[in-house]
Amino acid sequence: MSPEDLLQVAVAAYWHEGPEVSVNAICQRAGVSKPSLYREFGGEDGLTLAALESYAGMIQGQLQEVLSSKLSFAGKLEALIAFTAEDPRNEHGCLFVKMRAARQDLGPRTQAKVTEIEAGTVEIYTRFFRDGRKNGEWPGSIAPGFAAQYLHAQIGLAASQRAIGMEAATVKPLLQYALSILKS
Amino acid sequence: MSPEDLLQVAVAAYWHEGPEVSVNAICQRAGVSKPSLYREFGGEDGLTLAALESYAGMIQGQLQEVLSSKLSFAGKLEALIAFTAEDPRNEHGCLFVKMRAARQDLGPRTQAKVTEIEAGTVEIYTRFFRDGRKNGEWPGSIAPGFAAQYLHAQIGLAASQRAIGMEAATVKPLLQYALSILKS
DNA sequence: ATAAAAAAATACTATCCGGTATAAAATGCC
DNA sequence: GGCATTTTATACCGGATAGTATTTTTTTAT
Repeated sequence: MSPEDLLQVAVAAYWHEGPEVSVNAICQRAGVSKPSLYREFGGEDGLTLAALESYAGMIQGQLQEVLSSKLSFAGKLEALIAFTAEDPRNEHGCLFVKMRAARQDLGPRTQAKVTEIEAGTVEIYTRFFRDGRKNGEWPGSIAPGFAAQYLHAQIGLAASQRAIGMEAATVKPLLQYALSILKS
Repeated sequence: MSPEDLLQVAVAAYWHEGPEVSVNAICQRAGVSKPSLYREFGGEDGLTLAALESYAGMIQGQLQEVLSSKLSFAGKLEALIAFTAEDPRNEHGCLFVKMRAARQDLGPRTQAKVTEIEAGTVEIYTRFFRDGRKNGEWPGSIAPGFAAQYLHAQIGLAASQRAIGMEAATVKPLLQYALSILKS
């Protein structure tokens, strides 16, 4: 099994089960020896870091895709809601949210990456609201930075809810309700 | 150190650091031998269960106190917000929220208690909204059960935010914003 | 084909975990 | 005081953890 496959096994394991999955277990599932993993990633911190970077690249790509689409402001929000609450890929939650919750158990490089990704995501949301305000699509009076923090928190909440087994049919209305306030 | 003190040490440890704190560490901090702990609580599941029950009794007592007070509907909501976001006792988050997030690592009895407490809390919130509707203090059109789920989720979110180090001054406006929708 | 280099598998270290058996100390009882 | 009981402390068990040293296999180069 190639190194890229190993990384994908790690991403799936951390994504579905959280960062407390052992490197032993990941080696076993990937059919890769421990020395190979350590040569490739340096250690547990390197592996969790690589998995987080891979996941974040994927997710932020999808996010940019939605936010730079031709959809209206409200349409983009709705697409975000649908992706978070209904996409089968998010059935077990969000790798980033799980790592952030267990931040103190992570290595220093992975911890730093968590902070960096969080700031980057909020920045993306902030631009979304600034643009919406500029285009007149977002009539709200609250600050774009605050709205971005709120949106980020609510999406993380929905991811946590899916991670603890809440049905998509339960999560989606709650998220829609929480974000409905952003339209007014 | 007496058994009650041991329980309070366990509550504080699980509350501030999460349920992955080892029984070894709790014994050491409490100055109690492992056999004593096992005689008193039977095992890790018994200890986490006792800590969760103690914590839940405390919190649900405070909750009932607020919700059965003479405050108005909006005043009760505001008191709930202030307690969740600002009380220094919640500086490290909420024991229940942490145990719920790590549910799969807990013993069967503690897991069952988590489910039970969740249902009980949502029930308390549901009564709060039903009464508010009946008294004409809550003009909203959404179902009390849905509002209860929403309130429960938002309070848990705020607790998680405090647990990962967010300032009370950041958490409170976000929670106020999320719950402002319940007034309309 | 053979020698050199790289990769991999196995086995190991030291440490921690939850849980317990055993031995030592302290207590109660008469 | 001396015996019995209970509580304590220490040491241990089996298993899992992150990480590594060693040996075996495979590949590569000449």
